[in-house]
Amino acid sequence: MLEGLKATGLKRTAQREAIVREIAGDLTHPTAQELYERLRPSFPSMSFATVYNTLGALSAAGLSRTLHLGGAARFDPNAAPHHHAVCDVCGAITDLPTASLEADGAARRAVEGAAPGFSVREVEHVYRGTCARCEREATAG
Amino acid sequence: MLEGLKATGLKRTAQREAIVREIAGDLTHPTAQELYERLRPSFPSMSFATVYNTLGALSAAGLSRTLHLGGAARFDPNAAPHHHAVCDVCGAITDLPTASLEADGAARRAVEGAAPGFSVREVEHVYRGTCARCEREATAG
DNA sequence: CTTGTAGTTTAGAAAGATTCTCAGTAAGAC
DNA sequence: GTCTTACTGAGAATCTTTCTAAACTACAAG
Repeated sequence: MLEGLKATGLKRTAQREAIVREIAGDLTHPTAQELYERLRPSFPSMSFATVYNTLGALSAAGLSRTLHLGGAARFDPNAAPHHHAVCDVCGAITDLPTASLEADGAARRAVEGAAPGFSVREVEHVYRGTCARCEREATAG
Repeated sequence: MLEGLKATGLKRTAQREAIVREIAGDLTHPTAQELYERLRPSFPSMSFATVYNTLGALSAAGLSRTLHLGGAARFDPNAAPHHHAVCDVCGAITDLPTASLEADGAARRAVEGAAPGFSVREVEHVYRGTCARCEREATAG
């Protein structure tokens, strides 16, 4: 991820290294607030703006993604195409592999039918519902 | 939509009638701000909280939907399952029919594979890219 | 190594979106 | 018509995100 930053002409700073280290491999899709608080102990002088700037730069460079699921934005270090399941109860966000090729083809045909000439850059699927654990607790309790 | 409100035990007020009249059939997916400004001339005393309350009540009753696409929330009077194409350039949001049954089945299998036991309540697809008009202008200009 | 420059960081202000509080008001039931 | 309960209005409060201006520093060039 850091190498990618360099490749796009961005400077490698200590703050960026810390942010990248913090989100790389993090599957919890943290908010800017959460990252800021995690980084504060080792980087007490870091500004909120730096967190946003860095995450914005990473997204713009295609090295991470920004998710808008309601409430605060969430950051996803996985730049490869994939989708998300969001639990209504506990808020957990689970990564999903992309749908099959057939599904993708069907989706693109749907776009072409309703919005002719629309050029798709990114496809984002969100499945909202109840995760297995919350479902079990709701049934039990 | 108003009848639906009644059916869920919510009161029918003049403000709600005005808001429902304003969004029903509106395909532009307005923000709370936009609705508030449209309603102000005929309803100068209406509060912002009332706009949010009403839209929240409509969503909770399943009579409309709230979209989180980045920036302010947008409101969609179409409660039937459908998806959205968002233009990166002009921001226009186009409704899309739901994908085919096969695509839907493939998507659900993908959820079951990666998040076993997750119970899907709502599926939301967002296609980001460039709409036909902006694509044309980018090529020409 | 020294220097120049352009991109970064910081702190705080500012802007924007949404929710909350609470007193006053009105819908709908009886 | 009265009563209860839910709704509305106004503004404050909260939360998220962006902006500003000055100080700083990574990196390339000399």
